[in-house]
Amino acid sequence: MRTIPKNSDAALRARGLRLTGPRRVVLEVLRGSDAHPTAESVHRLVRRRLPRVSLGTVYRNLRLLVAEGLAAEIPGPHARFDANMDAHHHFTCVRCGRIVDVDGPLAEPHAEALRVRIAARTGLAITHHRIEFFGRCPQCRAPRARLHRPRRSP
Amino acid sequence: MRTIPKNSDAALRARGLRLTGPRRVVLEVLRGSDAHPTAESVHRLVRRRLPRVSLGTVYRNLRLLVAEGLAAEIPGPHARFDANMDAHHHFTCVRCGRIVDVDGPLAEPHAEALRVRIAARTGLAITHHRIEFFGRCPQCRAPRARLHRPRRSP
DNA sequence: ATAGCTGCAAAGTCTTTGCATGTGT
DNA sequence: ACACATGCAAAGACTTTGCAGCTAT
Repeated sequence: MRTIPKNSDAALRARGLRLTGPRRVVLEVLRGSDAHPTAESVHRLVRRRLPRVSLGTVYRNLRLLVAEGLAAEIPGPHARFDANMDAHHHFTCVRCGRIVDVDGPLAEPHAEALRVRIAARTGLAITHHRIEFFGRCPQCRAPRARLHRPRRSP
Repeated sequence: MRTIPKNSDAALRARGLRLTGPRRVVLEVLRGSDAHPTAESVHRLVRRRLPRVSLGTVYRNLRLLVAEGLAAEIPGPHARFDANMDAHHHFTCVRCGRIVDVDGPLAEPHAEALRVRIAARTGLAITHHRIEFFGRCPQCRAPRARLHRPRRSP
């Protein structure tokens, strides 16, 4: 679950960004979701509040937020976006496609040891890493899992 | 580095796939490279041997090889392909974009412990995971690194 | 002979961009 | 005011697909 949406206005202003309606709502929508939405999904949600916002503008703002360090992009065939900037990893359900967060601190001890070991053995200068876990989410493991419809865009 | 290209014909025949020129060469090219080439890159290499092969055919065969378990796809904005089916991870140089293999066994002990821990704490049923390391490759860390031209498609 | 492949080109999907208009500061 | 943002639609980049002809078995 996600905490109370912070004041996005301040976050934007603090970076000298203009505070336009579409931009503020894009950030608020992203902050209000922990479903790692696609651009299209963000667009849908933004439009509930500002019906005239275009998909192009959503893309422009998402990219801008990523560039400013206010959001992260989860790479893939369809990019997904994430306003959770705390160190964390992702678990993807191979059945329904849902992505859930895995706390960074939970993984950190092992990940750190792993990094050190790889660096020592290979000579590569590792600055960071990304870990993705795959499997089935609790809902899809449940007995009545057939009722849980697969989906692509949260 | 990669070992001697195995007999691709056998691998294909064993699955009941037809052994066409383009298909065989696509697999051989992939097996002969450890540079995680893009589809376009594979196409370029295939054309050195069979100049009339189309990009569409390369895509079709790459997808088929992936579906048959003879190759893996590295997800991203531009898909990359890999005929190395041994368990392993990838290190991506953030400067030149090169992707180098990190032996699976090297990481396995830590990765396994990590998986167990996450599974225990979250209740997620983890079947597999992917770890990507980022940093600078030896060439890009070298003093004359400016000479190492960034590139996207190996 | 015939199911499966291929080349070609057209169509799809997701994302970016040019431009005239609108809008925060 | 005026630099920056937006809406719209067109263009881009990558990938898939329809179809008629070709080919491995």
